[in-house]
Amino acid sequence: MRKDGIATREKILDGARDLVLKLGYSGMKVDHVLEHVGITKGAFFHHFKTKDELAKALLRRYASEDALIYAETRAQAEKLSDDPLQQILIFIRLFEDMFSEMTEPYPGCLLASYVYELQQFDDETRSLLHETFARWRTLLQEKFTLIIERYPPKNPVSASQLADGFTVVLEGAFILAKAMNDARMATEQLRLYRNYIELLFAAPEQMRAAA
Amino acid sequence: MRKDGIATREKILDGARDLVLKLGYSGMKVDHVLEHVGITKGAFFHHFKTKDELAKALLRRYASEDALIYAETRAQAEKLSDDPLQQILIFIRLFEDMFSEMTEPYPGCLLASYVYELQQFDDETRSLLHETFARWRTLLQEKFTLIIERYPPKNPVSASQLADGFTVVLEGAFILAKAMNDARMATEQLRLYRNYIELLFAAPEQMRAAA
DNA sequence: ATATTTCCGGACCGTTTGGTCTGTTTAGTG
DNA sequence: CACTAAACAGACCAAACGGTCCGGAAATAT
Repeated sequence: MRKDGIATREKILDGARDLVLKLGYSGMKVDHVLEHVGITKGAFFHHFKTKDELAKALLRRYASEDALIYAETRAQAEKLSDDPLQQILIFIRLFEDMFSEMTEPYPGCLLASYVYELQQFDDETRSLLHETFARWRTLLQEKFTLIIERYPPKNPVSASQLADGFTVVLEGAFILAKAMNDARMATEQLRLYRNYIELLFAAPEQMRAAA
Repeated sequence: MRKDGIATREKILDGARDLVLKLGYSGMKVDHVLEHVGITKGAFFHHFKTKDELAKALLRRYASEDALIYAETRAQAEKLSDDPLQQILIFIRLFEDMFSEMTEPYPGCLLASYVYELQQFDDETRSLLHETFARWRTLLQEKFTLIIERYPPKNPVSASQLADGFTVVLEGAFILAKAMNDARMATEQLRLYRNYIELLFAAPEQMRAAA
């Protein structure tokens, strides 16, 4: 086995992510990572000065990976329709499809894992969490702003609340999926969320049942 | 200060709950509890053989406390209306009111905290988590079953999914509330969930904007 | 009043844990 | 090939941690 610095660094990050989602950050000990990845202390602390530095790197990596998925899915939705409402509905459905193929519960969201140990982390990490969630909000908020202008909602709602709703449903579904060991939870709850958007903005005349 | 066994035991449980919600279970060290509660190791391990036993006691306590709140709120809703749909809507609104008075984000759900460290716990604790969430589902599922029979939903939905939706929104809102430091998150997202139920079951003619 | 049990303080202990240090191997470079 | 720097292995360490133990104080029973 050849020595490849960036490769082992990636392996550490991947392994640590898996373990954090299973055990929480404090529950994940560095020795666990060493065993899981198949390296030694020397290798680990060569790539990360401290465990907390790994935590930050993990967070940044997850946030950027996730931003990529969001951006790609959004681009895909925008390619399939010019209407902002349809774009959102497609966007949600694409996420449904992502989770529908899974056979076991989604391992969870790293950010949520951090949130429930929030006081463990320093200000930098906390603001990084804040910014990431804020970015997710902004992404969908823009669409919902357009939608609200074009289609009068049946209830008084704000674009930011609807945008947060997506994240809320996802995060909540992840928790219930793990607790109930139900892999379909995320797909089902996203479908309910999509139904809500449909009902909220659909013209009273043309209300039709969704597939 | 007099010696009161059950009182200190309660103080330990209360303090531990606060700390778990801030630091996670693994992040909460027993020394933290000792300092936070103002006792010593002797007192702690007199009431709890191990830290894991505290974890289980904590879980049982939280689950029963929560079951009480659910039952009371449900009873209150049933007192205010005979119609299952109205009962659910009142039920949700009562929860909205509970969180609306808070000035800082709800500290979170202990069960969710456990879920993100699930592999830390033994089978007994895990099944306890499972049962508790299942109980919450059943509670609302009964109502939604009646509602679906009486009012044709505009989309094909199952009672259990709608019931899970409530928990999903709550759990997701707690996470976002902490991450964004927004105390109104839970209230706002519950309102969206209530709007969804209204739109889903409202007769097309009598659809009116909610307050 | 005495005995007994519960409750608790705090020193102590073995293990775990994050992190260090030294030496060795591998990859790149002239 | 010689040299350098990055990439590791693994023994080692100090602090933190969960848990034990025993003495004593406070409540309760007799």
